[in-house]
Amino acid sequence: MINYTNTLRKHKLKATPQRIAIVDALFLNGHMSTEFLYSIMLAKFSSISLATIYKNINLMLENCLINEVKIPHAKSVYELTKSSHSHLLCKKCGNIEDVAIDLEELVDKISKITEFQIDKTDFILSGNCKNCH
Amino acid sequence: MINYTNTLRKHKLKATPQRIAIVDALFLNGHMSTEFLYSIMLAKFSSISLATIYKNINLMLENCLINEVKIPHAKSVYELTKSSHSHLLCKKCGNIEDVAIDLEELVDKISKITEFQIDKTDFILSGNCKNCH
DNA sequence: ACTTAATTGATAAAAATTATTCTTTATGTA
DNA sequence: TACATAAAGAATAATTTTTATCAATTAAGT
Repeated sequence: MINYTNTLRKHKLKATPQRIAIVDALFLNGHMSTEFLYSIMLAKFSSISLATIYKNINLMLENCLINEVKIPHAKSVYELTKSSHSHLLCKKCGNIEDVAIDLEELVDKISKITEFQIDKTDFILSGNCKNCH
Repeated sequence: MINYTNTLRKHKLKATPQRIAIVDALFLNGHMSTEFLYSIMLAKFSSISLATIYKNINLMLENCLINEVKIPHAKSVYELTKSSHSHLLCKKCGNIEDVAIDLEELVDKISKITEFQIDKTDFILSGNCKNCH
């Protein structure tokens, strides 16, 4: 198992067992809603409080350890912060996949046209995955 | 003023004064949160209920008269449904602009690579607008 | 003008999120 | 290794957001 203690400390977060388990769950599952994360955590810490989940999600967001992905017509999910990527959403089975799309050229062009200094993109492509055609 | 009565009826919605005002407000303002829409509506209908706002937003979403835009680190906003477009978000002043970006070629490519049948995109580009550099 | 189903406002209820308080614990230092 | 302390945890209350209920009103078709 990866050393999440150091991961947490790098992000100025005390390495508690609950937090280590949250990071582990996110690593294993990729994308999770608060609801689902809570159910996962309950299996490991039978008396964990839902407030602990919310507090930690917010702290980890503030410290850029995780990232929120706002899903159309559904609840947000959270993922460990990684290099910039887009998301594929299957509208049938709900599965979410990361996909590397190079948007640099496109963004540069839009930046010039619109006079916006763009430093971040959120790109979600929705449809049906290969299992749900 | 545009004939919102017919617009509403086309979407199978009874044309009440409240609904006509909602559509008008969205047309005039472009993008609005429920909160802001409620404040606008209160000015015209001093006794309008917040439940009426929520119910109508949900109905209009179901009937595809309006569209939800999920803004990173902020509340969702709603806009009248129009042809596919992306959004520019200024992180400083909060302004949201529509921008027409042709994503067809890119989406086709991703579709082939990933074996996803993609039929919709949500693309938000965040940064600083020209007034906020 | 009349009938009827849908909408509204008022309000209660439910769901989601945040705040509070007291106890426990991670971590830096002696 | 033990100690001090600031931070985090659980429990729970409070707040915020959204949805449901219901009686009164109204849009729209006949």
